Amino acid sequence: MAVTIRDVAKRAGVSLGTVSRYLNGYRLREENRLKVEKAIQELGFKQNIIAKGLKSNRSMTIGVVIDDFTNIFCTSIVTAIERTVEKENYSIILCDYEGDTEKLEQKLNFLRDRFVDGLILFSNNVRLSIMDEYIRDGIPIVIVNEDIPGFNTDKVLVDNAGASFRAVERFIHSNHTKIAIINGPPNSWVSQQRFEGYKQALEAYNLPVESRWIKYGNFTTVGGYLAAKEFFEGADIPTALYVTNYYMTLGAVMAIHELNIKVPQELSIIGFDYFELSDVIKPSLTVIEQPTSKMGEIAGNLILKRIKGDYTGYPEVHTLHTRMIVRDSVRAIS
Amino acid sequence: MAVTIRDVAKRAGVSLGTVSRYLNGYRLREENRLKVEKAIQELGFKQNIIAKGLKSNRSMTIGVVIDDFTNIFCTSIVTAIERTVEKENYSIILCDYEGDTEKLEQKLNFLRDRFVDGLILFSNNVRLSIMDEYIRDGIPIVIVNEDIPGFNTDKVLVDNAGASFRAVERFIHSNHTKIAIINGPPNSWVSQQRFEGYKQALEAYNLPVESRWIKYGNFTTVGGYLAAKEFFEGADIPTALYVTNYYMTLGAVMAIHELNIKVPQELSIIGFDYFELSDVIKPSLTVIEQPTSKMGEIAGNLILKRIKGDYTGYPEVHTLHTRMIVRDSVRAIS
DNA sequence: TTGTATGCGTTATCAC
DNA sequence: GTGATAACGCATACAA
Repeated sequence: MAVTIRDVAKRAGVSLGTVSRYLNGYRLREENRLKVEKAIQELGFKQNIIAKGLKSNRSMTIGVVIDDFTNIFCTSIVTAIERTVEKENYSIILCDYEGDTEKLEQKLNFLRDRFVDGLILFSNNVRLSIMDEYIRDGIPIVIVNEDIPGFNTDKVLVDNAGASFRAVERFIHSNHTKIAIINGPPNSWVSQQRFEGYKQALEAYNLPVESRWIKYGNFTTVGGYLAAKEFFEGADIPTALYVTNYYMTLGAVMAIHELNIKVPQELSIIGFDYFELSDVIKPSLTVIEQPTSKMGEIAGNLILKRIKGDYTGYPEVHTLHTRMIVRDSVRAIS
Repeated sequence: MAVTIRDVAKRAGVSLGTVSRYLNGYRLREENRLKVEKAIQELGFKQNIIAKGLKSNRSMTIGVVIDDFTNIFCTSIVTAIERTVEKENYSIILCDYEGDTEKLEQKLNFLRDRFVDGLILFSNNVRLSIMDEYIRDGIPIVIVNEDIPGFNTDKVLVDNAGASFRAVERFIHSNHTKIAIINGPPNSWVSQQRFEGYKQALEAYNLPVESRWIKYGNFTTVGGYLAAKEFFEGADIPTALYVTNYYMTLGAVMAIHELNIKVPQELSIIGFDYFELSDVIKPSLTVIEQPTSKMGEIAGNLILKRIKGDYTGYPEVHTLHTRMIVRDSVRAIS
């Protein structure tokens, strides 16, 4: 039914092997090259990537596992990964595990059954034994965003602690002392690092780290909303608020609007990754921007490099820097 | 390297064919079945899905093309699709085309080169000639959400006009006459249908359809924000606002909060798909909820059915109903 | 029921 | 350089 390399050979009057060699970039006698090209044109031949995979043990697919399809931070990176790997004709099989460790491991097995040539993993919440099976089969792994500290492989991370430090420092330079943080879940490496930066900044300026200024929003919009509400319901109110991811920032802003708190007059705020509304809402928020495109590009190129068998510099750990986009939500107090 | 069916056969002391048949659910003599199962266990054998695909002409993958990885409405459906098809051991290759028709067609070709067994398409913006190639190759197509009216295939749609009608009717029953709509791009079938319902409702109650109450937000948060701003900047202000998707609703709410407009005292509002904040923001919004899980499930089962060669009822067009979740954002005026 | 042999579309290893 | 041929891992028609 589909036209094969054999059909092309017949049409071109050469052998099957010659066509195969042509397709794989070997040199042919000029005359044959033209005949083969002509035949391919006329027959509309396309290589069968599956058959190719059978021989070469390559599926030309890369498994990408993220927490949740609906997480815009992850999917932004995935967009860049896809753009990068498709250039070399790889496609990605994207899976989410909805925060369920059980499901995550099931997906990792699933991907292995499909002979993915590489794995890009957004998670720190996985048993190393499964990863070892990948290693054993020689399938390269790149970890993105969330680190698994004990696990030795290529990683594309963000300088979370540094980002937090600079955010909090900015508040301190503006004379704030009641600096609250809405952080992600404590078992997340990212959360831990972001908290670490918060703590280090306070300590660097001899300010106390007080539990009343620390709340957890589970990296969700609802969580951020509720945490912000709690902060402003009591008598003891922070003057500065640092929110450590996009969804919680969204939720916190909703809460603040609803409570009719003036930003930055009554509250200074620094958020994270304010994708869609960046330049639109008033007052425009000062946010920490993560280089999602770059992360995806690096992760994509890294996995391609390893798939090709190039293990120079292994393990590469890229720690990318964030950028603070200064807008109008931070005010100096007296 | 990997353990093959041949290894299993040798270990079990049966022929390769016997093992193959076992794997494909044929009956074996009890004694042989046990031997084969034992061998599979001991060797940790796993079928090579790629080799299998070469024979059966099945890739066990389904191509899913959405507009944008970061669109939560689409990804919610995709989550359900994936959950459905993975039960039958299919995986999905998810592509986005970022609103670029050129890129969309490129992706469709890409997926065809990978021998996807089926295609699930979220778009109305594609040349039929490409689809015809799928048809010709016998690859089933299911269209989700956006309809391509001239194109005859299985579809999973939403009763957009009906949803709009009931939303606007609700406003009318509450004595509103200045009913504004923030709609998506006019070239989208979904937009057209949602506008149609808006129009029909007004006409049904002998109210005029006025262009001053119609704005376009391009289905984006920023678009919704800007459109809402425009509505409330002039002297001529609507008393009711209907926003036709999630992102625009988010943006509109931001604008409304920022302008300090009281809901529902000064403005009644009905939005769409208020995923994350549904029960959280105050006043809680009355929204139209689309059955994303169900859409994904139906689309997944439909494509599986067609892949199996079951073309009963073709073409099936499922038009699902939305649900209005009534909360506190609509108020009757005198 | 089972074993044998052939083929799926491609790559790779031979001689030539 | 090129052509013939044997794999890759599996499914299946056929004979037994």
